[in-house]
Amino acid sequence: MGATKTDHFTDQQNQIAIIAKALGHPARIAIIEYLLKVNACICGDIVNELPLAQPTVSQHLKELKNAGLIKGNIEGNAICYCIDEKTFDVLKEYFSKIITTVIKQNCC
Amino acid sequence: MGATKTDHFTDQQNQIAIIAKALGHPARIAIIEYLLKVNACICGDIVNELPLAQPTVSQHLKELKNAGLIKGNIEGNAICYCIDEKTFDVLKEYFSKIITTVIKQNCC
DNA sequence: AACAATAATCGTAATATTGCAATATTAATA
DNA sequence: TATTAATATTGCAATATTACGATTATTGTT
Repeated sequence: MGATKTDHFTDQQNQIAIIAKALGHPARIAIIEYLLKVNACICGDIVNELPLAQPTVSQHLKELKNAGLIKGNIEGNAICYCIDEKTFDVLKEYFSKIITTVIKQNCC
Repeated sequence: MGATKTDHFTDQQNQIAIIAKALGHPARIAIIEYLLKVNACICGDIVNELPLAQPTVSQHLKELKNAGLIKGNIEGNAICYCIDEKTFDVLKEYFSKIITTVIKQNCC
């Protein structure tokens, strides 16, 4: 026990869950917001912006990248991270559909 | 170590993370989709729809409720669960803002 | 009141996540 | 080629999550 029963659910359900899970940590939300704030993708100082050690930040970046929420391009000895809006759009569309369906059924 | 450093982030960052985390499990996505499918909130047979035991489902429902994603009304000896679209809307608006900001900055 | 049905809670085992120190890797520069 | 800077990986301790059997409310029905 203890492990998520991934096999029992559909691919789409698992995909949405993976993306949502990646956003389910304040440090990763903070990273996303910082990438937005700098208003460009010439990054490399994310570590200095967060109250976490470098390996921890690196791990969070890895998870955001695995979920497809950010892209990372190598720029010399630094790495340029930026937001991949396609994946955010998947979530946005998914939630939009939920909201309109709920409003239609008009219950409770 | 091990525990999330909640204090170091803003309330909004934590709030978004809590909601996203609650959706970060395929069983909870499946519950949401089932609540949509039945097209009404006279539920109580969610357990039969999922490949999980009753206490496990009950726990997932509790987490969705804590995050504000569903509401639960007592209806006799059953409980009527339904989606709380307000919380979904918070997420949708948050992601919409991210997407438009990224498109504006037009990087990578 | 006894019984059945429904869902929550408790306790616990298995597994996953978080965070960091230490170390490794990679690439620019002196 | 050493040195430096930036990021990744490894290993591990602390904590959280997932899942479920057993049990406990709670409410409706007989």
